[in-house]
Amino acid sequence: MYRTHTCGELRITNVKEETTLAGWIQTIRKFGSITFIDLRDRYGITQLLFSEGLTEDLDKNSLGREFVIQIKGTVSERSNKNPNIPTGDIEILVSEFKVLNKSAVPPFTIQDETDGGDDIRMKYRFLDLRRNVVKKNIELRYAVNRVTRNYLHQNNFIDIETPFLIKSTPEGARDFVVPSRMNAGEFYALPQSPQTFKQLLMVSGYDRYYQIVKCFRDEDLRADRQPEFTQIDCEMSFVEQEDILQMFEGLIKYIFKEVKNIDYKEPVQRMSWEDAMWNYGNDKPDIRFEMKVKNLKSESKIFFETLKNSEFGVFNDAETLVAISVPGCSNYSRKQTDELTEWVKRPQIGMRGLAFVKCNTDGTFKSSFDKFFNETQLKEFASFCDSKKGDLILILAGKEERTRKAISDLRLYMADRLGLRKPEEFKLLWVTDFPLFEYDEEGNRWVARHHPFTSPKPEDIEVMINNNPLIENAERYLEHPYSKIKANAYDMVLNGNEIGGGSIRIFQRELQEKMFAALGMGKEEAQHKFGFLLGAFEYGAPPHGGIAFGFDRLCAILGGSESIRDFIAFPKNNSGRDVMIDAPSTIDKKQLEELQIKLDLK
RNA sequence: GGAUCGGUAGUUCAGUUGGUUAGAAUGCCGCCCUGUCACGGCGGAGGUCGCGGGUUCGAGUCCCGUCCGGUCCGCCA
Repeated sequence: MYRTHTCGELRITNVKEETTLAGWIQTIRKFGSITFIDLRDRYGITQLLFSEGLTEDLDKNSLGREFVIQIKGTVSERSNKNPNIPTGDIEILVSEFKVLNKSAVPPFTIQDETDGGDDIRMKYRFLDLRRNVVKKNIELRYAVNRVTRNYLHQNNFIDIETPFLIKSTPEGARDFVVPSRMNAGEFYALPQSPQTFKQLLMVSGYDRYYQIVKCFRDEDLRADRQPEFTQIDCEMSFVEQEDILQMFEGLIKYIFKEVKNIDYKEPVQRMSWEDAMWNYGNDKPDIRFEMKVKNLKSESKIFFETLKNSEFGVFNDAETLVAISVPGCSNYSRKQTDELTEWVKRPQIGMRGLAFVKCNTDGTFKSSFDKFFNETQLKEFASFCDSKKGDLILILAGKEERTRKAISDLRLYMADRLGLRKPEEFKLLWVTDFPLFEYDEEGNRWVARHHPFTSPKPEDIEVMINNNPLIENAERYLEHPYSKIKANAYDMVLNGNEIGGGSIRIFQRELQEKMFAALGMGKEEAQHKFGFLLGAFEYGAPPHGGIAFGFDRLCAILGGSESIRDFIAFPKNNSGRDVMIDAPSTIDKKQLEELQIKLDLK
């Protein structure tokens, strides 16, 4: 037997017991004739005491950090206790030890506060995973996985595996492709999601399906995006949108309770996509704090008159004029407002400048455009923005889409500066009523905002069927009836992150065909790509809908981290490489020959 | 595809206006130490300054190219 206990379990109540432990050497502290060793395994750290004759044996073996050893000894009470670790009251008086394996000197220290940078830790990820902080993340991930399965199982969902080698359908994200040796010249694609399979399962009558499943997208990466990632993928039959929202806010609340011991009692807020865009400039607002966006150029407001009468070209000529009222920042210095101006002028934000109004605590106002507005007008300005004394109003002007995004980024940036995005606070939100279509100006066609299986709102079905998708004047696509169609689609947002999204699906062949046609897919093309689904819809497809959660991201947020890499045992880097195993890599000539593939590298 | 920051000892970093033998911390090695737990003390080894080219009497430092990594924009139905 290699061990009778783990390194995390012995306590003061075990004193005088004989024990055998095995693990890794964390540190060695020598004091002449006695030596302390911290022995580590997955469960914790136990201090070993080598005394008298054994110390010489230690020297002979020239033990070092990360050696794997096995020891026998007696649990004894420490004379100096360590309150910082659970086993801190005891130590093992070692009677014999054995080196199970040596270790090279690790390239970085395996401690909570490591001295290693990201690069070296990723290269030696198997060592990084020994660190407590990383281990905690991996354990958290397992906990989320486990309770998710519990909840879904309790609610009659069953886990059904779907294939990884499927058909490429270049809609949306780029596919990863896999060449087929037995069918030379043909390729499989790895699934971007099991979407069509789970819908087929609904047709088959498995009315509650789930899978915690890998998905693959060959797109550029970010800190929160990996080429292969995991989704909690779910689908239900005989449901309306409300049934799904209830079921899955239940899931997230259950995860909060079981994993974080958070009682999320209040119902999850709902917000339409339009309200989200209008009030937060964003379809995934962080609602842990207010600081709503004010749209200064909405024609119905009295304030618009004030603007029209001013001489301030920046305001008058702007397509969109938006403001946020930042609490407690009216005392910002010139240096600080300049800093904010520089921030919005960065290429990532791309604004030409930043205007502001300081709502001083003494009731006076000071703005960056005093030349054009008098004190009374500024007061009106402030009252329109619902600003209080002490607020700093930040104003951006420009093209609609870019300005919306900029004010939304600025809102988050200011909240970060003011510490309003508290990591320990969790606020959920459903965003609903997304537009069904988006207009792709480059491709000059409609694209599905969610995906092409999403059902329009019942009241919009007529609009979709009775109107030709063709657009005569591409610049005026907003006037086309299609841009008004709303989808039965919903996103779940947690602290400003989209953690899940789904929709009620189309389940009639005719409507699905109309959808494909609207997306510019000819009848033959639709048949070629999705014939199996259209065919299935003819054999009694039930009404159905579903949702998919980004599992890695959910874990990262629950763990209080921005980066999902910390929650994946073996992640890839920014350029899609696994620096540990050095993948991707070239393959043998023989392999290429078997596949009948010739490379033509540029 | 683009922007931006970085690459100097095993590791994390500093390195002034271009000027002597490139430093610190930590890790590593050796010696000392019976109560440490970030142990302590003394001593030591350790460098192709990512790579290639250029400017210069002289380059870690300036310029050009390139490779690698981080972050972001585009992209991600």
